[in-house]
Amino acid sequence: MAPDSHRTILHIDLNAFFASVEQQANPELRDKPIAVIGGHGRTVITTSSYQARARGVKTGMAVWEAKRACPELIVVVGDNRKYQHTSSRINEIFRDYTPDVEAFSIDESWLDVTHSLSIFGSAVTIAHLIKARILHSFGLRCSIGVAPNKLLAKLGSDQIKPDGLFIITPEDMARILEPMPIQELCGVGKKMQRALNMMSIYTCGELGRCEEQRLTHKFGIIGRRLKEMGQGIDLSPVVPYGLEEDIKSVGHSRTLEKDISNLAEIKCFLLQLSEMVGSRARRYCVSGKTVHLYVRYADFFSSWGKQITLCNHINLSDDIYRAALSILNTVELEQPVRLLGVTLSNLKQQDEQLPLFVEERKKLYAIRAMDTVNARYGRGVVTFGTLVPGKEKGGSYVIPPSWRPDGVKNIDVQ
DNA sequence: TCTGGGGTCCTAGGACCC
DNA sequence: TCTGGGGTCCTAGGACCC
Repeated sequence: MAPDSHRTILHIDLNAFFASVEQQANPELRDKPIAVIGGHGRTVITTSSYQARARGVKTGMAVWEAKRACPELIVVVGDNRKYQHTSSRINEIFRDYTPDVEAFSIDESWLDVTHSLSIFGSAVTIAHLIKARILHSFGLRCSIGVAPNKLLAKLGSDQIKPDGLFIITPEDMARILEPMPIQELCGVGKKMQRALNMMSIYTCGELGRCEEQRLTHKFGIIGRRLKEMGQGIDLSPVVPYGLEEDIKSVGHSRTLEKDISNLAEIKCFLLQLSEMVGSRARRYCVSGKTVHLYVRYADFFSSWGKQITLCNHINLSDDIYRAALSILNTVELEQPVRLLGVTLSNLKQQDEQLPLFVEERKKLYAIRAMDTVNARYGRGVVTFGTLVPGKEKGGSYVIPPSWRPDGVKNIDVQ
């Protein structure tokens, strides 16, 4: 890995992405306070326009809460396929400037432009070209950070929003970091901030000067990394498409429209979640040995999770369902259930070997046919008899963190 | 009038084997 | 008969990111 001073990294953050896409798609929404929400009954604000943010609307708020803060708020149910499509096309623009593009999420990417500087002149030129093209083609604005590594590039793109450009050179790195609050660092959350503040560490300058031993004593192996972050050191490479590490788990959870205590209904949702997990695992060509069940109760605060590790790897929906059910059967539910989650982990790439027995083979062929039909006509067109029609609401195409603008991980878009 | 959903990584303790 | 240590796997829970 080249030393930091030899790399030039861009971090590009599409401002208020989902809300901005909606405002572009519908001119009536432009310059107005709008919020994008999920399609389910108990949803929260996913993203809001800057006009809404100025009125106190924040991501994660309940809809009623946001409307209390901003009565004129226009609420739009999100269309994730639209956002994924837009993001894919924007990432194509990025790749006109370097092949080394890493999508951090649907609206954030890193670009290593080290080897493109001789072609385009400078990182600032590239940043301006990208901004102009995204605005021209999509009407969207973005904030860009330019720095010697990913950590500082992301820090930079957060400094000026919307439509910002912030440059951190190796020379002025120390000056910028000295007064920078530690919570600006990607990786320092609320708890970590509080713990560091308790140690009288408030700024990156103070964090970088702190003795490593003090940090490792308090935070374990993260301690060393924290000191480096305070010093602005980050040697992690930009990992382009196709070279990412294999995914480690596949899961779905769902807050139910109403709290339920009826066991038959709970099992029905469990089967539905198992089918969602199974079909995605099969699309990824992975199978897993460990099934995890998560339950949140009606009071919101109490919850539990239990896992079971099997003798063999599975990815058929009813195998996942049976494992999840075996966990549920060991528990006496204390309250009505608010949320159910099923996750498959301990993954490996799937064998292509066909089962030995005819019945098993027939089952596999049936599952594959079902996956094919669902892939063509939309999830849930063909499903298990116990999944009552109408239970599965449309419009919820998930965007997992492993989402990529192209390639096998670009899932749930048919 | 309530508070989403998708992940990753780390830690700690227990079981088990050599 | 008692004692110790290292390694691996599993489970549960928490912090963090978008």
